[in-house]
Amino acid sequence: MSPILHALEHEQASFSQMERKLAERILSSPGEVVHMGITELAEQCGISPATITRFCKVLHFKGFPDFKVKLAAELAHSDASPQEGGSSYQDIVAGNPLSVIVEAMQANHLTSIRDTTSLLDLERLQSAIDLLCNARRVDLYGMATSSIVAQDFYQKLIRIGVNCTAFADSHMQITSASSLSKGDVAFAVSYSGETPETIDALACAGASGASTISLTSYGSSTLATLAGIPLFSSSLEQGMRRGDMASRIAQLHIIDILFTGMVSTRFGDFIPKLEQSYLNVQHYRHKRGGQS
Amino acid sequence: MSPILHALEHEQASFSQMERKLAERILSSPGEVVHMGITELAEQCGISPATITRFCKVLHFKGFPDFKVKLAAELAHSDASPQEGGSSYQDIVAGNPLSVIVEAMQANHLTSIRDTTSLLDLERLQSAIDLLCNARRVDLYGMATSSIVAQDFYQKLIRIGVNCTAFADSHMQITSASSLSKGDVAFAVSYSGETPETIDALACAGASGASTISLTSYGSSTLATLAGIPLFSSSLEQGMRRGDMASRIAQLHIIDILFTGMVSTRFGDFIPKLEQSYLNVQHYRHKRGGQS
DNA sequence: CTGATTATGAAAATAATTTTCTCTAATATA
DNA sequence: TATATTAGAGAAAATTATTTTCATAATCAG
Repeated sequence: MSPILHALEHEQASFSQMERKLAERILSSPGEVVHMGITELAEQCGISPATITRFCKVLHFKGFPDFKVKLAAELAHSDASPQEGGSSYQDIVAGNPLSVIVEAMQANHLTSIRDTTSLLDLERLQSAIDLLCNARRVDLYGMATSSIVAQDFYQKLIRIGVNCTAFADSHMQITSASSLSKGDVAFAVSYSGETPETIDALACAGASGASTISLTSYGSSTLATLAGIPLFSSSLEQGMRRGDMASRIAQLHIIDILFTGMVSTRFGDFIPKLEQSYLNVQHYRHKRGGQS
Repeated sequence: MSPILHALEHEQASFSQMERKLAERILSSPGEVVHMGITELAEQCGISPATITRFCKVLHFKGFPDFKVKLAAELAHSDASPQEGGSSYQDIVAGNPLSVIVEAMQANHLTSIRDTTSLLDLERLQSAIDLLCNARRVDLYGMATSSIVAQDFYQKLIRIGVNCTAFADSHMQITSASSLSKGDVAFAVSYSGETPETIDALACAGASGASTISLTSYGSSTLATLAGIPLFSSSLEQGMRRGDMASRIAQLHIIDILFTGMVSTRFGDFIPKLEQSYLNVQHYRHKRGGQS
């Protein structure tokens, strides 16, 4: 914890009553205090602005604004590395003030990315990259939330000229899976690893001779068991209420790594295509006269 | 480097002469500026305080003090993460070993989420949440990469019974935008803030009487200027080669905060719907006999 | 060259902060 | 017990900082 907050907490003994009220308010959500005026803060604590100024001076700041700036800096430091408690997924409940939600969300997402990274098996990842780089055709499967992840990958892959498709329609998934063969890759995304439609599609693709990759939350699941190369994101959320928010971020994180790995592996082939696709979009835009 | 400093450096083209003097002074030693008053800074730059206030507004801060607090937070970030791969955003080049890519990607995504969080303006965010909670209808606009973000929000909103649509087709966007009216909300996502189709759609929605919200990378952009409530993600990537990876993560981070904020605001209404949607999907699955 | 637009600073208005002064209540002392 | 003393608090005045308004100068398009 930052020195300022630490001091507020541990030097309460030397504070007066009003000062204690103030210290508690600041500790309860320092992130808000940083954006408040002295009057607003005074009202919330039921004390006078004068007391706040005096308190800041006692703490050796030049005044209240100086205190705010220093506190802001320290807050940024402290949440830059929430080492306390390692994986700390916060639950979000009714009527939480926005500042709490923001902090919790940040903590969840940061933890999720860190955990996912530490779960990675580089060799396996490399095999997946190699398969994808050399695939004749790539099929991406995913339902609901996971279809977002699949589509994201799709958008990246087509930019580097990989022949691929992303289906959200389960019939289309099966149809496409049946037509795959050796040298093709099927890539299935599912948070739980138990989505029946996605399982079916990957099973079908495997039966047709394609290589199979899964991306699920960590743990044993039908989909991961089925896949030739199972990849995992971190899994600590409870699912339902949270809408799988952190897991989706973590899965996209893996997609980014896969994609970047592919580009890095075949730099010469892929980068020109990537640039060309960018330039073409720009060019098209310049040509546009007005609306439409 | 922090998004704010980055913007100051790279958007010099759009600044006026006086603004440029100011930007240079800030860049030359941001750590000092953070502890100055507006008058002092004005003198040092040889410009008037009024110009500084105006400049802060252009950059979407509430005023000079707000700018100082946000800048202080970001400065703290930048020298807070020395271990995680040096200066924040890493470029990814040919033939990097996978381990380097993984580390760089993690550093990028972590930095992106942190920076985005520290740029947030809670009041503005709350206004956006209030608008969305009470909207009669919500339109989501976004092209290409940004359509992923829009669709993600769409999937969340329909789960809590919000009447909304996400269009990727630009004609449909305009068509829908024209039919909006007071009490409706248009929400536009664009990494650059300069996507013509998205700008047109939001402008049209605004003209029709709808409230408008934008989600772009930090910096002044047409879309952000146009929007009633501009929201920002951190922006440090160079775009083209990287495929806007970190920015997309940051934007989803904001979507998660918005959504969670909505649920928290109207817990009683929304949670039952969220649970019902989950249970219905489960129920449907149990009924399934075999495959597709 | 003219009119319109934009950029800028001076100064007025407003808001925020700090200081001063006063009052209160607690403690010590006769 | 009564009174002096003092630290803590707030009200209000003073100061300072910021923002807005308005007038002017510079720039640009026609």
